[in-house]
Amino acid sequence: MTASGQSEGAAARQKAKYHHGDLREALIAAAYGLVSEAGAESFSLADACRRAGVSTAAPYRHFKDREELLAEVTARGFDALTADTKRAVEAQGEGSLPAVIAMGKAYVAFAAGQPGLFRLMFGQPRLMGAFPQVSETGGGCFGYVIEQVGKYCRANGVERDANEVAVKLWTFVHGASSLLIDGKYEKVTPGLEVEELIASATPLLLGHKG
Amino acid sequence: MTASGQSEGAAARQKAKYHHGDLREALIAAAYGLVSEAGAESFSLADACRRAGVSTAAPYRHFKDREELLAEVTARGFDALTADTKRAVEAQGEGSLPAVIAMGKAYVAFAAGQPGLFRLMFGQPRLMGAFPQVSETGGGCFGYVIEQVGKYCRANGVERDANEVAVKLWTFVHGASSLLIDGKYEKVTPGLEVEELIASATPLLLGHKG
DNA sequence: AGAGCAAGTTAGCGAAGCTAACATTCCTTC
DNA sequence: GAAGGAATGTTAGCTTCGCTAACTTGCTCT
Repeated sequence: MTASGQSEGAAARQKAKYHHGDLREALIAAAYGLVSEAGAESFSLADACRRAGVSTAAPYRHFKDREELLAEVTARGFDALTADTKRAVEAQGEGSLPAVIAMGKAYVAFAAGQPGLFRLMFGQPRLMGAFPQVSETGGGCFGYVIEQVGKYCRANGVERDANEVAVKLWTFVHGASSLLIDGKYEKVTPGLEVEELIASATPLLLGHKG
Repeated sequence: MTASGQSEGAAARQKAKYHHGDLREALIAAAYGLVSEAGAESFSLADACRRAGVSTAAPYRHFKDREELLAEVTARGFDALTADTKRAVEAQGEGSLPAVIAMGKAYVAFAAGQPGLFRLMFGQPRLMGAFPQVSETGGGCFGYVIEQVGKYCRANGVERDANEVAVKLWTFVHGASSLLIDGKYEKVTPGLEVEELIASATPLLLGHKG
């Protein structure tokens, strides 16, 4: 029936078995890759099945429907974004201005690197509302941003409400990410360097002198 | 060449007829409504056909495919956004700070009022690249924003490069719109008033003192 | 009036999401 | 260690959708 590619040497030990082993994770990985590459619009469950080497009915043993799989991908995306952001902050030292700027740049870099995934993570309010893992991981991501801005404010005597400042920064960085990956900047300001945009806007939004 | 250049004779006869009269416009209107109501994700050409009272093959006399119809909807969306923005500016008087703030509020209000349409207009870079009417109307919209910020800067002695300032404001306002309609603010800052956010961030980005 | 074209129609293909019914393997329990 | 149920695959098939082909209708223009 299934032509098992047993000529793979060591990997051949992974015999072509009826049961996949961990199809759930394999499907999430396949979907994550497909969404990152081509976006959620054109993503099809059938594609993910082909990539995982199973029939198109198999996913329904692990996910209620297409949306539930995408919700899991979304949650993983938020985890990845949070991890990127943390790495950027820690490389600069918590509570410093460079850390805040690096955080913004990491956010933009994530969006630019995987625009399809980024659009899935935002742009799908239904997922947020319906799946707890999405709202949890998403909330964790924004929560981290707010926490870091709070640290900066306290450490540097910024008198504004830290929460308010954080929301402003997040808003700006998110806008930059969206406009960048949607190609809107290109039309209007062809030579724009987004990293520089972040670096120059951050102090303004922190309330420093222009 | 616009198709509406013909005389009113044919369209005036509203009898139950084989030929629709102006199916192209009817389909655009139906699609505009459906996208505004439910988003482009769940939009189907078949739905638009039902709403227009016509078979599912009929659209192909007027549009190459589903995307071409959505591109037209996108262009209309940009026209509407530009119109809203202009109205807001003119109500406050060009070149004033209230005008700049009103412009931002109008942008956010447009997004909040028709989130599905807003997401279609942004979030679909393919449409921008492939259809001239999209990149024209889109460019016109952003161009207007930049022009208005330029007027403010010149009128009020803001020394920064007006283009740079405009991009910052646009970025912020766009980010606020996106996060708002995607429900992200709700999770993190439940009591947030977006209008106030715009009003307080605008002076900062214009380089005024915090 | 009749030719020709514009703009509708029905029919049907292939792909997708999803469900139902069947098949195989895993795992517990005697 | 075999029996059998639970888990997890499969195939078959339904419906919807995007799109095309081939046909039909009726408007327009000499």
